[in-house]
Amino acid sequence: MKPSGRGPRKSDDFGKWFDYVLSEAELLDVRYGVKGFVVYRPNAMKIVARIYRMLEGELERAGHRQVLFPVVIPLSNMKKETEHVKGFEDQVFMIERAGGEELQEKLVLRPTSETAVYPMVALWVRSYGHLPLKMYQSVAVYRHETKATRPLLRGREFLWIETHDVFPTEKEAEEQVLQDLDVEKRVCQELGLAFMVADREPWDKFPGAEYSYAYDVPLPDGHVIQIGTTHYLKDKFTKAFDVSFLGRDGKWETPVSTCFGPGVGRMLAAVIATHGDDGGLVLPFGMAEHDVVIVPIQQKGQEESVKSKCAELLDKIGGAGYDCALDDSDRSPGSKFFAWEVKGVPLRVEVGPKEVAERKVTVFRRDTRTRETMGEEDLLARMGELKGDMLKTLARRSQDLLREKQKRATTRAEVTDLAAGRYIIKMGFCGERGCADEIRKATDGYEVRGRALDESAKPSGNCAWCGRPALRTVYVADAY
RNA sequence: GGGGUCGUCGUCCAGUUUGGUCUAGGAUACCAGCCUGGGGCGCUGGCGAUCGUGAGUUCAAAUCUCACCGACCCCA
Repeated sequence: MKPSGRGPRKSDDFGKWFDYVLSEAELLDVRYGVKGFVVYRPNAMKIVARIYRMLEGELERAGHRQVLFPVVIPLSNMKKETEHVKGFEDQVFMIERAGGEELQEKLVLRPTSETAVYPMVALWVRSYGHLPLKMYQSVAVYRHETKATRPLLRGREFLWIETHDVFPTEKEAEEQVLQDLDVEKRVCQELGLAFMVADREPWDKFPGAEYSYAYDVPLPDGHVIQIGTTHYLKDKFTKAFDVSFLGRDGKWETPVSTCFGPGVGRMLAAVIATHGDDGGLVLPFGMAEHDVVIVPIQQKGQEESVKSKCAELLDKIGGAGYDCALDDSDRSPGSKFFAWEVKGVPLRVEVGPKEVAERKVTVFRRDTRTRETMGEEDLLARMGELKGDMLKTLARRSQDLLREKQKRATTRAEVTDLAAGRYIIKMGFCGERGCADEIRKATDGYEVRGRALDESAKPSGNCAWCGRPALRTVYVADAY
């Protein structure tokens, strides 16, 4: 086996590698011509649809129901929650004209849907019997990003799910926040992705939120990518939009709410970036263009026997429930190997005269790029094992990456050293925004991502940067 | 918001400085045929660009001027 790929190497230039994979695996086309907007091709949509199904399934099981709100929000709605509108006012797309005339009521393309949802919630919720109200929608949202846009990582249109949950009590709402985290965890497990959870710093919260949890996946180049957030909104939005309900005791109360926004495009990016290698995409079963591709190795005079063996295997593997394809195009076997590998197809079955003669098959697995030969009768059983094995391998690698990338710092010098080495830093933090700003300037963009949820709430030491007593242990990383 | 760079076949790039050789060249991709076939093989032929858009200067514009559009980079 030759190590391969003639594109950029993942370890040398991650950015180039990422763009190369997006185009070579036919995931995205970036030539649409509008900054921040891309075309998702079938190979990307297969993964996107899968991620959507997994998330939707988990949310349904957790008691959510699907809704669809309009993409336009009246500007006056937006303005009802002032903190919120301030957070988004510079980055909304606005429709000011329609039908050849200036609109009386300007319409905003949703940057997120709280201000679309809550006016309706106010109509729907009248009594405690209407609560909890748990909804989600699977949609695209629009934000006019001013920072450099990158395909999948930062776009002006991006795909996500947003939940909007309303509860009678704070306790239930805060439990929901943890349940959301659980949903993200389970889906990421299926995707083989490890992530860390940060309780965002006060100045970094979702506009209007009481507190926000962010889920960050580490990438091989040392950056982190935020794949989702959950926000405890307390009564900010329910109050602003006059939502109230009659309690059992006959008194009007204001409910509290949460929202959860797993970023589907970002999760796709994380899958690509985490699992991929120099040969392109590496995907678990169920996400690539096919699960298995059969590649015939022809030799003069033996075409027929190889051909019929391939057809037989196609039937057998397809019949066992795998998405199996036979690549009988007349390209050379080598070029087929590369083409299917770059697309991340988990298994390849190679069938040549040798296999036919010995009644064996050669199976190549994408995650380790190794081959094994087995008797035909063992094929299906072995494939079943490989399916689980390969996901485990990917998950372990992601887990290892998360561990390797995290280092602890206790002094200013350690912080700058670790940042220079592209590590994710864990450190005691004083909680001052000015301190975080200094760190960003001194480290070329490292951000305090928030309190590390896997650490005890009260650290004993001092802020690694300024030496004042630390209020919490935080993650510091460079985020896409 | 401020500064800069750049727009040429699907993609990447040459040509622009010094206008005429450009009927715009190459590589790659794509299509057809042959050959091959256990890791992107080879050969032959083919398709493919109103040179971002518009206006101007000129006998003559990919090349010079202006405006616009778009993309990219840096700084706040």
